[in-house]
Amino acid sequence: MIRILLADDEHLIRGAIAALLGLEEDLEVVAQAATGAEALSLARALRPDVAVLDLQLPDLDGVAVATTLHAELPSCRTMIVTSHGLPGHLKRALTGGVRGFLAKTVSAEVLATVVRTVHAGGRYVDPQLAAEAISAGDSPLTTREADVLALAGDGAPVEEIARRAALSPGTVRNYLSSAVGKTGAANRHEAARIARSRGWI
Amino acid sequence: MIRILLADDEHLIRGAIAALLGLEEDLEVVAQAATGAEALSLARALRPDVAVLDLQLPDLDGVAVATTLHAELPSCRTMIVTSHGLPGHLKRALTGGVRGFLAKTVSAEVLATVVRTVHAGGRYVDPQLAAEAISAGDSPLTTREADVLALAGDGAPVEEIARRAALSPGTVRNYLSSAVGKTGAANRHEAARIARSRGWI
DNA sequence: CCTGGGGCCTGACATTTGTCACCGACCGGG
DNA sequence: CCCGGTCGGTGACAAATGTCAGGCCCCAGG
Repeated sequence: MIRILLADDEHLIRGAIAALLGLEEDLEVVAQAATGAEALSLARALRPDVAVLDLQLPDLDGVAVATTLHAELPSCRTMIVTSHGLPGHLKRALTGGVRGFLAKTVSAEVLATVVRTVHAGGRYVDPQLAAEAISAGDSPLTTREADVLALAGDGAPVEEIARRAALSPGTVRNYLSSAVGKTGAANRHEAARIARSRGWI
Repeated sequence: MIRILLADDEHLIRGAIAALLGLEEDLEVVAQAATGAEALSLARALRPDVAVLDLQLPDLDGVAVATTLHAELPSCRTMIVTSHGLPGHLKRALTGGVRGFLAKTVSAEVLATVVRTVHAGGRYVDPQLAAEAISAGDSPLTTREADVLALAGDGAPVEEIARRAALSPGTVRNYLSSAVGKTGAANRHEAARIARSRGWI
């Protein structure tokens, strides 16, 4: 019997997936969490075999939870299930020790199969997400460029970005200009959108 | 027995919710659709009692499907289930004849209860979403302002907005300026974010 | 050692933007 | 009929932004 921890902030979804997994002979959902912190404390207490984590959780995100679990409880395999698969997340997840990564568009049978695969020590990555990640490639942005672009993301003026990043306004503009060039965008707002869609920020 | 049509683009979620609803004695999921168009054609063919629609579908959105169903099949009650509840959607949904509106954070029992309520001719709106909708209030934007702001949303320069809206660049700037004032934003990008978060665009 | 690249900054310049005043056309209600 | 509101537009000006050249530190690698 494979003991599963399930984390998802949407009660309906969490309950529904738990019900589906519970139908399988060899799977048992032993805990359900609505937040990242809750998932961690439940995992420490119950030591499940596999943790199935939603990418978006109210506090920590799924990858952060997985990374912590990987360090603290190596015996607990982790996998991520997500609605919106951004290439950057996949990369972060894999380096964080996640063994399974799939979209919520898959069927329940696939989910169950992947749980078994991961439990047995295997890996599984949704082929479509993998393809997107590969085609998106590595981020061409330097650390600072990514920082500044992230701060520019919500439409703040240069002055405020400069204050929040503890930089001079001129420097901020230089980084933004560079980032705009690298993303092929027409302005920083479009650049921020592109970078976000690629998971670079 | 209440016959249900279920529409959600995420296979895993759709299947899971169907399984949960199927556990209820008096509920039966007679059809599942992944797109709005599919939902419409299935509804026409099977004439379900209640249509449970996700707000985000690949083609038409849930509200559009509900509006069409309300006109074509008045006997089929509609309800919306959603992850991201924006006030504007709720308003659009209610004027489109939707009788139930709830977030995916509710439990399965609530969902089942609401299905029964809606089937019996009642209405149900998630209290939290309702509160948000009321506090967000009506859109202060005129039609054109909303149009232009929507086009500005993805960071396009004024020139392009003007072309896409078939307006003069000066007029576009006037509308944007007005919209920025009404939203209390510092620039159009922030204004677009605010308007989107309120469901005004 | 010294050279190159990244981080950080300045200054100058053209372009884009936000803001304001003001104009004309149309439509609906008092 | 006139008034107010929305739509569409022009012109002008100030502010923000994008772009470029260049300068200063620091550190790693040849």
